[in-house]
This record gives sequence, structure tokens and C-alpha cells, in this order.
Amino acid sequence: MANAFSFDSLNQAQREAVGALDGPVMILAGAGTGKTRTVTCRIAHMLEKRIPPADILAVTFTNKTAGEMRERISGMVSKKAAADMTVCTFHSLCVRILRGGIDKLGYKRNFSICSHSDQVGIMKQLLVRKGGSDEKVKPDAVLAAISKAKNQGDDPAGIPDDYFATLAVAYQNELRAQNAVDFDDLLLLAEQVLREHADVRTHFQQRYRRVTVDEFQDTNALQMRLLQQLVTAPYHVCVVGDDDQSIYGWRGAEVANILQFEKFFPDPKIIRLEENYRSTHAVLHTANSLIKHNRGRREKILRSTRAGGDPVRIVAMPGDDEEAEFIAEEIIAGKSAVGREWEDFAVLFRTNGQSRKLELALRERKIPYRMVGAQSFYDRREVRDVLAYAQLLVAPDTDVPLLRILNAPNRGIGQATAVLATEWSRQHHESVWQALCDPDFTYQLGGKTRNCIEAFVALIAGAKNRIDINRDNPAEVLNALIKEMEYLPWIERSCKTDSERQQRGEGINSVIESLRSHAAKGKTLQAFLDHSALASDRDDEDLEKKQGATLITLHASKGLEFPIVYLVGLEEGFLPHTRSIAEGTKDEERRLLYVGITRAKDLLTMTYCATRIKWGQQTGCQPSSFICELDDTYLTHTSYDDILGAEPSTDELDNFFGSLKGLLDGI
DNA sequence: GACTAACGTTTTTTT
DNA sequence: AACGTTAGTC
Repeated sequence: MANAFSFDSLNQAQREAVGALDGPVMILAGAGTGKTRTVTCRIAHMLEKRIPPADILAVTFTNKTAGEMRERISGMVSKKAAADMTVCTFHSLCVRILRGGIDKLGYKRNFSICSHSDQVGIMKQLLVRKGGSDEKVKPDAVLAAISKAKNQGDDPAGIPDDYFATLAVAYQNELRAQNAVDFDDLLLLAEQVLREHADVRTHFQQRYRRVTVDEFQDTNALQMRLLQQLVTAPYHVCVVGDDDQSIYGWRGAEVANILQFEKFFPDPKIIRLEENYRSTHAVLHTANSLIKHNRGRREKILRSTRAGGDPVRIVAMPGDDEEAEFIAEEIIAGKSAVGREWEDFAVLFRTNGQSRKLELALRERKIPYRMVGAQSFYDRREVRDVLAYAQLLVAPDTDVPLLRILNAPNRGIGQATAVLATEWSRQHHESVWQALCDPDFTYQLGGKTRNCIEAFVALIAGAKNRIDINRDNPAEVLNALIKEMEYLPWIERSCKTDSERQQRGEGINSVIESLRSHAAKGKTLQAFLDHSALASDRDDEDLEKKQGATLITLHASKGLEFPIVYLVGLEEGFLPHTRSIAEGTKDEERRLLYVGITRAKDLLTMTYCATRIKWGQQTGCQPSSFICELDDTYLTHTSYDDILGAEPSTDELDNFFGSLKGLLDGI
């Protein structure tokens, strides 16, 4: 066995957590208190106590965390033991459950998983079809309502708004007809299978006798139910989280799960980790003074192990241009003067839209940076197209991907034909693919279109046969298919720039490459598609390797830490966001800021602007009301002008007059 | 059926 | 400012 963990390296509370293996345990782990270390040591401890690795299930929220957790445990135990554990996300756990038992609910086992854009596509169609109300309803609004209902454990058919409820029912029927499930259905249906089918339930209960749930504050009501189905007496379940870092309430996360844990599992042992190893006293004190303003918390008092520290700066900026430039300049200055690496810097913002100016400022100065999130790899057109083809090779009966690529590249099957095929399929209660295959349908079309359809059907069916019958490598079949229909040249034609063309090519290649490596590990095409559906680019290793300063949203920053942090846009309306104020969730915004502050190890700077460009229009801003809530013992208030000194360079004067002129022109 | 131009709308966060 | 959608033209 590899070198195991040692109790000596842990503090009192951590030791207690690692030692408490039996019965329900809740670890309240404040920011920077060595949560991951504690959890991984606890699991290593289980293995040391001869608990079979196969008994162990650890559930996380992201694939990346799952991977990291497995990695860290691997370092402490034998390879074999590490491989036999199950460490995965809630969603992939549910896929596992459903691939084996969804047929009990009337779906076929080769169901497909809808991405968000698939969902939007379906909803758009329904809105057209049902077009009863003429006020424009946004697909996202309906989908959000449906998702919320599902995650709260309610029936979407019972949404208060009648029109929404009708759409919800139609949407669900549509998914079922296509043998498809959405993200929330994964949880919903898995819970249902476990609840309704004792054999499945017993199987998983006996399989996973030791369950750990990470980021427990982010779980919703549905996930709690799932957990309750999974864990049986004597309830060897350990949940880890921090209610002060609950920032996904809008997605249905229930802080109640953590606040009322006792209600769900009897007599839990509750352990608090309150020693913070990450931040200086100054940073932590500021964070504590903010979070104090929230009600209904599990009170924790984080203590810093790092006395002193530079004061936290609040800097007033004239506008968002200056904000971006200021930060870029400081990063350059900080790197050379203090000897930091680019990687030591992070800029945190509330909304993705705020990143543009920052990116520009960094790029101008040749500062390498990495953007987390933003345009998702899996949302890129060519990636989604290629994945759609891959999906068809598993199950051509899935309408969404079929309609997606029916005429991509152009093959003479246009929108009119697509509509006819869809209507025919609806009337005959069959899939669109079946319509295309059916002479009764193609008979009514023009000869030219009919030929095009036949060619398309032959193309897909031929490729599918190569995989199913000849057992050819799916990656090569897909690759050949893409080549054969000249997909790349087609998509390149619509590109304006060379770099765009290059990107498209790279997108296609990385999907193929990824499929190749899956296939090499003996994984099926289905497994690959599952992975792609559940992965986000945050999980991508490429990003890890990328060097440079980090640009990241507050939400995405949870769980990360940086020596030097800039938190921008501390303005009323941004943080707290207008929408949160309207929805009465200001507490969550406060937690969001708290998360941001506690990312900083050494230096923290928060900025706000007097004006900001919004929708191409300059608008005035007020400082965030949260600023007044911060205790100012370790706070310094300054402004852009103070820091840049009294003597502006001619450059800056030019800039100033330039912007003044712009302002006057705008009037 | 494909391409282009003008239009309107958008922006919170994402497993 | 930038994107997606739509209407109009070839």
C-alpha cells in the first residue's frame, strides 16, 4: 500500500472528522479550512480500516472535483483500491443507475441526454406549435420554470401559470417520444427508479455502503431525496459543505439540506472546521464582517492561521475602461516588483459580460490569461454537429440531433422537407428518422428531394452498420463520415477569418480525438456521448495546462484560491444584482461576495466604477451597499486618481480629452 | 433553397 | 456592441 495519510498532519477538528467513520456525519467546512484534505484522508482512513473500496461512493458536483478527489486519494492508498471506488458527479451516478434500469419507467436504455441547447430547440418548436398566447414567451423562461419544479420535487404540470404548465406537459411528452431525458430528468428518474423498484434500490444500497457528498450546500431537494433512497440504516453517510458558500439557490439548491440535516438523517455527528489556512487575517476579518449580516446560518467563526497581512483595498474607478486598465497595469507592476507569476493573479466578476474589457486590457499588454467558462466548447457549432452525428450512430431515432444535422452540410434537404418529415412522424407516432426511411413518406416528395433523403439515410445507416456489425472503431467511422460528406470545407465556407477556420477544424479534431481515447479505453460510443453531455469545459484539462492570469466569474471561482485577487464591479445592481434584489435573494449575493473575498490568499482589491458601459450606453453606477457592511479595520479606501498620482502623462491626458469628446458627441 | 441585409434584442450565475 | 432572427432577394 502507498504511503497512507497521518493523523499528525491534521488539526483537532480535522482529526475528529477523519476518525468519525460510522453513522451520519456532517462536516461544516468553512472556506480554506482544508476540506478536501479532510475528506480524502477520511476515505483513505476507511480503506485502511479494511472497508472494501467498492463500498465507497463519493459524489461531487463537477467532474473536475471528482477527478481531483480520486487523484488525491490515489496518492494515499493502493492503485487497485483507488480504482475500485466510485467517485463521480450526481448526474453521472444517475446515468449509471438509469442505463441499467430506465426501462422500468418505459424509456429505452439507449436514451439520449439533452443539452441545454437541445432543450431550447425543443421548446422553441413547442412555442411555435402551441402559439396560443401572442405575447412573446422566452424558451429559457419556460425551461427555467420546469427545471425549478423538477428540482423541488414538484410535478412540472402543476406550474401555476397555465400556459407554462401546458408547455411543460408537451415538453415532457416530446422528450419521452424521442426517448430523451434532460439534465434534471437524470436525477428525477433515477430517484423514481430507486423509489419504485425495490430490487434496484436494494442493489445500489448494498453496493454503496459508504457515501460521501461534497459541496452539500449546493444540493437541491431532489438530490436529497435521491440520497435518502441510496443510504439506508445504519446511514454511513458523510456530507461536507458550508452554508455560507451556498450560491446556487437560483438553481434550486436548498440550504435547508444543510441547515436541517438532522431531519433527514438521525442523530448526526456535526464537526466544524474553522481554522483557515488560506487567507491573511486582514482578508478573513473582512470576509467575516460581511457574512455576519446574513440570517439563519450555521454559525462559524473562521480563525486565520496567518496573522496580519496587507489591508484590503477598495478602489473607486471613474469608469470600466479605467478599471480594466488599472488592473492590467497593476498585474504587470506586481509581477516585476514582487516577483509573482501570472498565475498568481485572478480577476473575479459577477457576469460574463464584464470580462470583455478586462480581456482587452490584458491582451493589449501581452499578459497571458485564461478565461474560465464563457463560450462553452460544447456549445460550439461544429462540436455540437459532430456530436449530433455521433448520437445518430447510436440511435438515429433521436429527433433533435437528426434535425440539427439534416442539412448540415447542405445536402438538398431543406427546412420545408424537415417540417413535412416532422409532421409525418408526429401523425404516425414514429421518429423523424423512420419517416425518412419510409417510402410512404418519401413517395409524396419530389424526385430530387427523395434522392437526397435516400442518400442521407444510406450514409448514416452505412456508418452505423460499420460500428454495429463490422465492429469498426467508432472514432474512425465518425471521422470517415465527416470527411466523406466534406463537413469541414462546408463549415469553413461560412468563416470570415483564418483563425475562425482553424478553430472549427480544431473543434472537430478534438471531438474525434476525445472519442479515440475513449474507444482506446474500451468505452462504448454511448459512454462517450454520456461523458460529453455531462462534461463542461471547466473539466477540460487543456484549461489546467493553460498558463496566465485567471479571469473568472464569482460562481466559477468557488473552490479555487489565488495569491492576489481583484474583485471588480462592486456596484449596486451588479453585486447585488438587480435581479436578485427583485427576487429577494440578497443574502445569496452576499454569500457570493463572501466566496469572492475568501478566494484571496495574500492581497485583495475590490473596485467599483462611477460609470459603466451597458448595452453600448454609458450609465451611472452607485457603489455596492455591501461595501458599507465591511468592517474597516483592515480596509483602505482609495481611488484611481489617488493611485495614479497627480501627474497624468500626456497619454492619459489625451485619453481623458478623448473620452470627454466622446461624451460630448454622445449628447 | 441559399445567401444577405437589416432588424431587434440582449445580460446572472450553470451542474 | 454583438449576437441571433427574419424578411427579402437571387
